This record gives sequence, C-alpha cells and structure tokens, in this order.
Amino acid sequence: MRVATFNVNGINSRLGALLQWLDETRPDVACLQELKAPQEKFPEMAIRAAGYHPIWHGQKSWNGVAILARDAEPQGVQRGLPGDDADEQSRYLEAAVNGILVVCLYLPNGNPAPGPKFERLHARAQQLIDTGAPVVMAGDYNVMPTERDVYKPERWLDDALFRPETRAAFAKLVGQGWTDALRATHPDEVIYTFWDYFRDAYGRNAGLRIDHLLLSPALAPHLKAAGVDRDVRGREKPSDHAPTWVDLDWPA
DNA sequence: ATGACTGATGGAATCAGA
Repeated sequence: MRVATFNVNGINSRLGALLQWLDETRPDVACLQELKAPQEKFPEMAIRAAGYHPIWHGQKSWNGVAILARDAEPQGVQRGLPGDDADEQSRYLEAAVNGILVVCLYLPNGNPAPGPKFERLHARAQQLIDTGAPVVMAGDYNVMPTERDVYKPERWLDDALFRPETRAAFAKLVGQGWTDALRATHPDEVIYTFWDYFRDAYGRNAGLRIDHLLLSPALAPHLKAAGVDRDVRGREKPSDHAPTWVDLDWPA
C-alpha cells in the first residue's frame, strides 16, 4: 500500500500535473496541501474520474487540504486540528483508509520567526500514539529536521523553518515514538522535497526536505520503502514541492 | 540585506508562500 503527500500549490492550476502523477504512480492514498481553493471549487469530478474518492477541507485564497483514496471510501472524517475553536484555517484532515488512520497536515510556515508553536499538534499526535492504532501523519511540516535537509544550512539559521526551537519541536514530536519514513529508509542520503521557484533552485538542487511522513509504532514495522518523485518538480508549470511517498506492507 | 518566481484575488496591485 502506497501513501503519498503532495503540496500542489493550487489544485486547479495544478490539475493536469496532479492527474498525470496519479496515473503514473497510482498511490493508494494521496494527501494534498495548499489547495488554494474554496470548498465548492475543488475539482471533484476530475478526481473521481481518475479513480479516487476524495475528501477535502477547502479555503478561499490559501491553505486547503485533501485526502484521495483509490477504490476506497475514507471513513470517520475529521476536519481541523482540535484544541482551538478560533482556528479557522483549513490545514488538517483525518480519515481512516483500509484500516490505517491517515492524517493530512499543512503546518504554518512560521515566518517571521519565531512563529507558531507546536503544542496543539503535539497533543493530538500523542493522543493518536496512545490509541495504539496504525497511523501515518503526512504533509508539509515546514521544518527541515537537520542540517542534512537544507542545501545551505548557514543561510537558514534564523529562518522559522530551521531555527533551533522549530527543529526541537519537530524532534519532540518524533520523540513521541514516530518514525520519519524518508530518513529511516535513507539514513545518510541528501533528500529534498521542495525547491524554490527563484533563481533556478531546482536546476541547482538548492532544495529543502520539509514534506514528511511519520509512522506510528504500530505502522512502522510495515515500512518497506520511501522516496520522492523528484522528476515531477522538473516538469512544465510544476508545484514548488515534489510528491513524497511510503510503501507499506499492508493490504490495500 | 534584498530580490528573484508563482498563484489567488479581482480586474491592478497586493498578499502569501518558504
């Protein structure tokens, strides 16, 4: 079973690229971020025609997240990160697919630093760990966990994505018992998931690893492989992120 | 230190992204 995450940076302007990638790689679950579309502008028919059952949490102008499930209906849908009734941003979705709880999240950028805190995500993530269920938390975390995950670490030291407190918050999250699937399967490799549109960042491989798939203790033993569909970033009219995925030994 | 590039909004110029 393959679970992927892809910050599409506008689902309607990216629809062709998204459908091509879905057709080529056929992930069983795809978590999407930055839909940049209100609820009623989600291209539901095109997604269904591609063989996927979508749930989504839209928002005008920015944000917006979706979970697409191939040949399966997502169950028990939860919209929004619990713990703050005043939070109206569409950045968090939960649903069960094939017996796995899938979390699709899009964490705030945080700039200008120091930016938002992680408390609410820590609390929810701990609750999910405590259930003992197989969980994958996939999405755009806007955090480079270590120096290996930035093309020029010294230039990012004072940026919210890489400041020590941000990295510490991510490390604390992982320390609850989550497995960073990309890093677990490629301990020493330089892997990026994002390249800025500016100054030919992709051509220079000036990238960041900020899209992550975290596996709960019940799911981590089923991890078989993980990777980045890097070539998608090099196509016409690309998102600035590339799709990132895990393959699980789990019946689809 | 700054700006470069892209999408959404709204119908030009500005904001947000990371």
